[in-house]
Amino acid sequence: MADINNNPYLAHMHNKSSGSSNNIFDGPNKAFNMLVPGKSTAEQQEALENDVYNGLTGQTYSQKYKNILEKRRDLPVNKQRQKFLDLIHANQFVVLVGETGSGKTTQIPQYMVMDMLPQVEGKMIACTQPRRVAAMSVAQRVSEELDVKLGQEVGYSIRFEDCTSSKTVLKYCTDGMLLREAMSDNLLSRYSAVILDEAHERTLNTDILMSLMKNIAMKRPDIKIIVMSATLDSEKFQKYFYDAPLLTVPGRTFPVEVYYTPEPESDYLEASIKTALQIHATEPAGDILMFLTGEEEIEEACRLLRARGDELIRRANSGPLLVVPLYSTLPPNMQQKIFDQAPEPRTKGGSPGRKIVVSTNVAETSLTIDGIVYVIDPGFAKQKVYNPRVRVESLLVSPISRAAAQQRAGRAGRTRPGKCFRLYTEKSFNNDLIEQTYPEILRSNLGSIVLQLKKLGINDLVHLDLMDPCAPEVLMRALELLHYLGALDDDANLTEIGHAISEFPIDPQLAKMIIAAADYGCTNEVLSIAAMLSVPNVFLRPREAQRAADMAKAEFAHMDGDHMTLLNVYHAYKGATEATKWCWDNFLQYRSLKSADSIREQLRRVAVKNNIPLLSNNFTNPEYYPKIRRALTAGYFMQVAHLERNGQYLTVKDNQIVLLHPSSVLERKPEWVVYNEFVLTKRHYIRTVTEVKPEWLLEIAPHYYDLSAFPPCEGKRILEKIALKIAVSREEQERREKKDKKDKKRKSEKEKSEKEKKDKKEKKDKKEKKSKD
DNA sequence: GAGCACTGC
Repeated sequence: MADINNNPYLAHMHNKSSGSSNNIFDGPNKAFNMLVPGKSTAEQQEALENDVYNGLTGQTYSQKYKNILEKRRDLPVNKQRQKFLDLIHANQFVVLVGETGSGKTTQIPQYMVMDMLPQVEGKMIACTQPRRVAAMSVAQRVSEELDVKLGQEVGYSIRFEDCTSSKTVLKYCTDGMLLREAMSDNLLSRYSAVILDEAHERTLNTDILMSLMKNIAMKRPDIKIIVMSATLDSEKFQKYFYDAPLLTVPGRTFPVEVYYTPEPESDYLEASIKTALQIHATEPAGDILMFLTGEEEIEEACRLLRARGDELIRRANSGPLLVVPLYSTLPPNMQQKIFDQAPEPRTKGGSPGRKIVVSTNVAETSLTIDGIVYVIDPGFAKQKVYNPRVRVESLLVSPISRAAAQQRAGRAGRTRPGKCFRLYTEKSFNNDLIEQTYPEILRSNLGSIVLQLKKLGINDLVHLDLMDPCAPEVLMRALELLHYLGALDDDANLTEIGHAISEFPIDPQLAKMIIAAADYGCTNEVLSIAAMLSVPNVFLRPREAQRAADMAKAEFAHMDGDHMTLLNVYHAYKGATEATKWCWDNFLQYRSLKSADSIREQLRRVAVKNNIPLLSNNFTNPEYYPKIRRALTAGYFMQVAHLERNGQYLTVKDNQIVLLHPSSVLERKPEWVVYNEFVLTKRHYIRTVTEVKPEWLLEIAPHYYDLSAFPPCEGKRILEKIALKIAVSREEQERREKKDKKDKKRKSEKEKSEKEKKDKKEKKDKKEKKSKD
């Protein structure tokens, strides 16, 4: 008997009966009929692409499609299509390494669509990206390659925007988005294959997804998983995925010559500037990209480069310079300047002009600048580090890894052969730099992630199968936090509140604050505050107008503290008619406020979905602000500082000496404050601070403020006094209540007996009257 | 009296 599963020519017989609304076999396309899900060959796939009709839509292919197809056939990855298909047919996991220009991100997902025919079963192929822009732009590109409308057969899904439809068979999404989806669909049952792209970046979400995919694969033998990476660190990935086979695809870049300094540089900023000017004076035309660590450093370097560039023009008749800064908080119109052309020579046939882009790490992965030929790499970057002992994430300038250095160098070879100048010795590169940047999961606070894992049904966190297991202390800290917030019970199981908190795409403390706000009737206001705390700083303070900026901010200041000040700003922003101009006039970051507004909308929807009522107290109610501050306390009772008699703030329980951040509107130094952020620089600051009442702490978080487990300090003694007072007054109240009850009882008894007497008397009177009659 | 690498739900 013929096995129809193995006969590609009979495939339509069993597929026809699937009854799917996306049945591709009904169209005029015949080539699709040759395919059996999971058994296609490169030849069959190419025949499909060469057909007159589009197998996905039934329409005839456009001329544009045919032009693009020609280019697609030239991509390095296309030469390995059969090899790829053989591997994925024989394995559940495949690791694919492909350098820039290999075509893996656009082609592999298409090969998977043609191979697995997910539409037959109403399923999809997902391809994840660490960044939103990438997901959007790749989906756009692939929709053109497949000659379909973006959002139909090919779509993308990112926060705030779901550009997919019921027809979608190929979906590009951010890794965070797929993780969220897994929270409600633990087996990712809507997908027949998942492709994890840019896995080498090892973002927090990619790491969790990789672990999750291993878990899902065990329960779903039908799902295929492809892990794509740009580095040669492939063995680690292979080993992690049960010795998965490896496919290597060459890239298309130009060679980059690397130069080292003979001696270590003591001042990398000065060395960078000197190197840039030397390139300008001696090397042929071509733009320069310089990597520095932060905004201030970049602006300083730009000033110096411009000044010395002018001097060079005067003294040595060199070409004109265009110096452009680049960092993420730079306004978009300023960021656009990196795409400007290098200036023309000042005189015809004179020395050529040159563009110098001075950038942070954004230019390492997120942004690509064409025309860069020279890269200057001092070897440093600001990197996030997490200290679980003090529960603080902070940014530290630290040496980059060898992989990052290679990535930086590669930026010089995108359009033609280039040069990279490393401002450290070759010996230092080989001996001092670490191989790979530590994955984010080892450098982060895991509060939110642990909660998500619980929601994903992963309970045994200690034995969680991560590519790089995180430190037990970090896990402990996360569990502790979630337990105090009431998200986990004593057995570390998700509570009802925990379920609700996990639905919010924000820090657990913020989510708890929103949920608690319902008890105080102020969810509307707290939603706004939570949104404002989830965006980059809204207050601008340009160097040339600091005084004016401070005055503008003072207009919004609220005496209770910075959280209420943020609420004032948000309300004023919503009331402003010309938002962009209004922001500019008030020294506010329009981008941040706009983003706060969309986040608020998202949070509001999650609140509604979780039956959290949207409430506001009457503004004239004297408790309007105190109630909001109580809700704040319900989320942030673990971040409280007390002003000691010596004028210093001490964080509660940790006993760290901290200072109010100079940006705070609270100049009067209230005795008890909650803070949003612990900033670790030369000194320890607490930023975004609001006054609270000590009795609220005892009332709202008695489990955390269990004074018997407190380290001794002034704050403890004061809390003890208050606790005593509360206990005494509670006792008094109880006594009073008891007395009242007794009195009432006595009174009612008295009334009862009097009434009885009266009744008796009346009866008697009636009787007497009757007898008289 | 100071700072803000970069993503992401």
